This record gives sequence, structure tokens and C-alpha cells, in this order.
Amino acid sequence: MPHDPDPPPAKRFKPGSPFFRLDKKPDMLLPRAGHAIVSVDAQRKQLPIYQTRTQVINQLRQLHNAVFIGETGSGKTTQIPQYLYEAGIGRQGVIAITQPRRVAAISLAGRVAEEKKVQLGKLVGYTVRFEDVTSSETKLKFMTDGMLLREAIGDPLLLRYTVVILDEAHERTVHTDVLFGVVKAAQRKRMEQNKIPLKVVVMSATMDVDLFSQYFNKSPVLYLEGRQHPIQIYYTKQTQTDYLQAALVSIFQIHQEAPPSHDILVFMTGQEEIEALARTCRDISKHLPETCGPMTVIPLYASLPPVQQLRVFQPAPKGSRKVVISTNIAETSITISGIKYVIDTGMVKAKRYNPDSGLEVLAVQRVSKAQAWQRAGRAGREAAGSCYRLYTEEEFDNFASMTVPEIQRCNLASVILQLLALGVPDVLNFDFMSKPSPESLRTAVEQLCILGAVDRKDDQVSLTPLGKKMACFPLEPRFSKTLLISPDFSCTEEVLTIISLLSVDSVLYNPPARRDDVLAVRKKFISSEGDHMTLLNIYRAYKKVSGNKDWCRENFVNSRNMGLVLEVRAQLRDICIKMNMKLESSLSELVNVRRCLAHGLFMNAAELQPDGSYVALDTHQPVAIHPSSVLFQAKPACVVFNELLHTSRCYMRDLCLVDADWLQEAAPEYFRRKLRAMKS
DNA sequence: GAGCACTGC
Repeated sequence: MPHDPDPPPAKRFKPGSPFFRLDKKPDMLLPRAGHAIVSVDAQRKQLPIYQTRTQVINQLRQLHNAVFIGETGSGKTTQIPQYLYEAGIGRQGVIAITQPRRVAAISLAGRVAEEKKVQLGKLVGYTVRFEDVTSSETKLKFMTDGMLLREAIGDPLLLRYTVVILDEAHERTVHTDVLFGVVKAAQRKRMEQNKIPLKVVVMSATMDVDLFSQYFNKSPVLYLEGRQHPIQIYYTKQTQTDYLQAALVSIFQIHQEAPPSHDILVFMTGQEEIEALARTCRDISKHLPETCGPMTVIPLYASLPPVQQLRVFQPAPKGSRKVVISTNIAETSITISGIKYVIDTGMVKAKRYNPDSGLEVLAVQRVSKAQAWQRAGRAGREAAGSCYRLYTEEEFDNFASMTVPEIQRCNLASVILQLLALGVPDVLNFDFMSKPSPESLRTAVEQLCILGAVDRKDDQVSLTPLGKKMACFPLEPRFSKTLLISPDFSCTEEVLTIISLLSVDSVLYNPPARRDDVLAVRKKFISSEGDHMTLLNIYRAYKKVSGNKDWCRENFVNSRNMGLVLEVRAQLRDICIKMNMKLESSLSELVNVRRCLAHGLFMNAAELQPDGSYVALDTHQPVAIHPSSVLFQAKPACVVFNELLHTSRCYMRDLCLVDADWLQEAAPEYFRRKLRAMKS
């Protein structure tokens, strides 16, 4: 973190503001004021959307498709489903409202139940993973988009629904993007088969909705006006080479000039950066002149323990200014009240995907215009605010207008498998709103083919019986495959545990300050057979003490994530039972488990070279063992790994020691081809 | 001998 070792003199921040005022209206609707303390009924009527109620109902009665624009909080998400219901539209079935996030689905359902004065789970309910609060009475159902997609596998025409409202469509999650195509097809087929029609309503917070409208048969776009608060946008006069330094300067400039009750939200890219900036801010604020009030600096990012995350909602002590330094978690997931100033570095850490190498890279990059407006909007939730952009207006003009949808930058293997399970006949030409690249589609089909999930004849791709079973699990294809072959190795119980451990955030808690303690305590779990077996040991020890919290603390195990592991495991186990899989445990014979992993993860294998380096067998690229692996200091001849992480080098993470013979026996044809490819 | 944004089934 580049900054002066001594606290800089206060006046340094004063003269010559690096910003200039710009009177340009953002091309997006901004949030409105919060609710006053009045009855729910009165609140409903106070929403601006209430004025357009009749108009909205009339439109929705006639239309098969509609696109609504209006910022979250405008009331569209809570009111439109109620308007539909109250007007008797779609009464023959259920009205579904999808959300990208669980918390949103749950809290919106709670809010609407309150407004309808009903018990949650009756008329109004929600469905998210691990939780289904609905009943036969439920007519307004809030759910995650992933959940509706799961349901579609059993019911591709979505027959129980009369209306599907796809909310937060501008976020363009993979699930929402797949749903666009699924609901469109369901709508068409229901029409053709003379079934009850399906209405599709798309809701977005951004103005660039041409795509949505075009895609849904040029459906009309309805604008919902809001009581938004104006936000003053400032750009830098010159390009900033160091956004960290620029952020620091901006924070203290505002701190010296603005009333202490005006809080600041700073958008940065990651944990390390945030902690460094927080430290620097605290240091500097201690040495400011008396005229400057105190400052309460609060870092915010997802991997922070929940208790510490809650700190952002507490008001700063009287007279102190709250400065929240956050990742883009504050862009959508967490809304903080009282923010008057937003400082936007214009940078974000995001995943990129290379379909050729199959590598995902996490890289710091520019935000899109839409993202920059979303960030700016965070300054105007309750009153007028300001946004300081640490880039020039010219730079902003060159930002991409929209963030590239996730579906165009991720591995599509699960998506393709899911589409095939839905009965989509021609997956390679599926009607995506934003088409992924042909290479990306081809790579995904190729991977599924190698796993034995699909058959290819000419250009037609179809599901094998194995692939059909794989699609039943909420897992990445390579994991569902591993689980499905585990009965052959009599170790399904162990594989269930390992896969559950791998599908949640790490259960290992590694506070850097206590590195030596962590190493010492973890020693007793370490298996020379690799990280999977080590994790299995930790899980077994955790079960032995029945998840005792003190044990977790002493052993640096994240008990929350371990709790999630139990939930995931129970869900996967249920699916196994429904499939009549034999649930055996191989107890001390862990060689079976490793053999099973080799058979499931053979595409992620690497071999030791004579010079001590490693080469991935799939792509023949040089890879290395990540220093966090228990095998880091060992030199195993042959391993399978969970994922590749491209940072300073290409690292394998979560390794398991295997026999080269096992790999050969798992996929002889695949390795013959690889060998041929290498020789030529 | 490194260092990982955020969701979700």
C-alpha cells in the first residue's frame, strides 16, 4: 500500500480539489427514500407505483410478456405480484418471483406476507435451497432463480405457474440467463399445446433493456417512475495511476470538509487492499488536527465473519464519521443506510474464463458503466448524495456499457447438462439471450462427453443414462460423476463427505496472525495422501465431538461452513437414496476413496516430471502444487486436483495422491488420445 | 513458499 510513512500534513488534502462538478444525469433510475413509520396499507399506497396500479394491471392483463424498469426498492418487486393476485390474474396457478439471492427471496416473501396480513407459507411463501416455506395454498412464491431452474427439470413447461417474474434481470446471473430461454420455450410450447398460457415479466434496474424486450418478442417496456434522490457525480481531472492513493486522498478530503454525520462508502477490489487502506486511514485519522472529527473505519467483504459484517449497520459513535471500505458486496448484496458519499475506484476483481485452457482467472479489471451507476446509486438511498469517481470522464466513456454476462465467462458444463435434462433438443443452438462463444459450448460438450454424460452423433448431443443421473445432483458434473461411481468402490459415505466439503467455502479457518498455532493444531489431521483425505479426517473428528463449537475454535475449523457441509451432505445423500444407490462406507480402506476420486477427477490430473515440476495431463501445461496443500513439500508422482488457480503461477488446489494406473483404467481412450496429441 | 470478487442448486 503506497503511502507516506509519516501521516501527511492535513493541508495536503485541502487545496486544488482533483474533482470537478459535472451536471449529467445518470442514465439509470436511482433509489428513493425509505419508509416512514406508518401502517403497511398506508405504506403500500404511498409508493409511487400505486399511482400507476390500474395501468399496470390493465397492461399485464393483456400482455404475455412485459419488461419493467425501476430501481430495487421502488416497490415493483413487492407490489406487482400483489396487484396481479388482487386483480385475479393468474389465479389458476402460482405466481413465481425469482431472485438471484436467497436472503432477498426470504425477506421479500416476509414483507409481502406482512402486507397481505397472512402467515408466511400460506398465501405467500418462498423456496430456496434447504428451505421450502410454501403450501398448497401458496399463490405468491418467491424463490431463487436456481431453484426454479431445478424445478424445471421435473416440469419443463412450468405448468404449476401462470406467471413467472424474473426480478433483478440486469444482474444476468447464469441461472437467470438460462431461465430466460426456459420460460420462453415453455411459453411457446404451452401456447402450441393449448395449455394455460404463461406470462413472463422481466424486471430490471437498468435502462439498457432493449435486449430483454427484443428477446421476449419485442415486449413493451414499462417505466416505473421513482422518487429518486439526485446524486452529484464527480470525475478526476487527470487519470489516476494509483487508485489506492487516490482513494485515500478523497476519503480525507471529504472527511475534512463534510459534516461528520455524512458517511462514506469506498469500493475497492479485495480483502488485502481493504485491510491495508483501513489501517492507513486509522493511522492518519489519529494524527489529524482537532478541527477534524474522529473516523470509524469499517472493512467489508464476504469472507469476514458474520459478526464483523454486522458492524456496517451500526451507526458510528456520535461525532464520528463512518467510512466503509468494501468489495462489490456493497454493490448489490448489502445495503448500508446513511451513505452520503461513494468513492468509486472503478476497479473490480472478477472471474474470467478461457475456454481453450479451461482456466478461470481472477483478475482486477475495470467496472462497466452499469456497475459504476449501481455504485453511485448507493449514495442516494435516503437523501441527495455524491459520488467521486477516481477516473476521468473520458475514461468512463470508454468503459463497457454492460458487465459481460456471467454465462459468457464461465465453464458451461453444468449448464449444458441441465439443458439436456430439461429436454432441450439442440443444446448447441439453444436460444440464449447472449450467446456464449462456440468454443465455450464445444469445450463443455467435450467435457461432458469424456465424463460419459453425453453422446454425440453428428451435431446432435444427447444425454446418456449416467448423464441423466448426474443432472439430478446440485453439483458440478465431475463431482456428480464421482459420487455416482462411488458404489463401485464401496465408499459412497466417504465420497459424500468429501464432495460436500469441496462444494462449500473452506471449513479451514486461517487467521494470518496465528499461523504457527494453525499449523501446529492441524498437524494431527494431515494425511500424506492429500488434502481430500485431510479434510475427511477433520470432518470425522468434528462428527466425533458432535460439532462442538469450542472444538471448532481450538482447531481453527469454521463451524458455520461445517454446518453447511452437513446440510449439503444430507441433501446429496437423500438424492442417492432416491436413486437406490448403495450407501457403503469403506472406513479405514481409504485407498478405495482415492481410487474413486481418480476415476471421477481424471480430467484434473498431473504428473511429476524428471525435473521436479508438474504437468497437467489434460492440457500439458506446467502446473504447481499450491503452498496451501498438505502435499506442498511432498513430491507425489501422480495426483488429481480439485481446481486450477491462475495467479503468479498456475496452481493446483486440493490434491489427492493417486496411482497413474488408476487414471489409465478410468479413461483409457482419453489418455491414449492425449498421448497421441502430445506426440504430434 | 501463496494470498481468493460475488452468488447459487
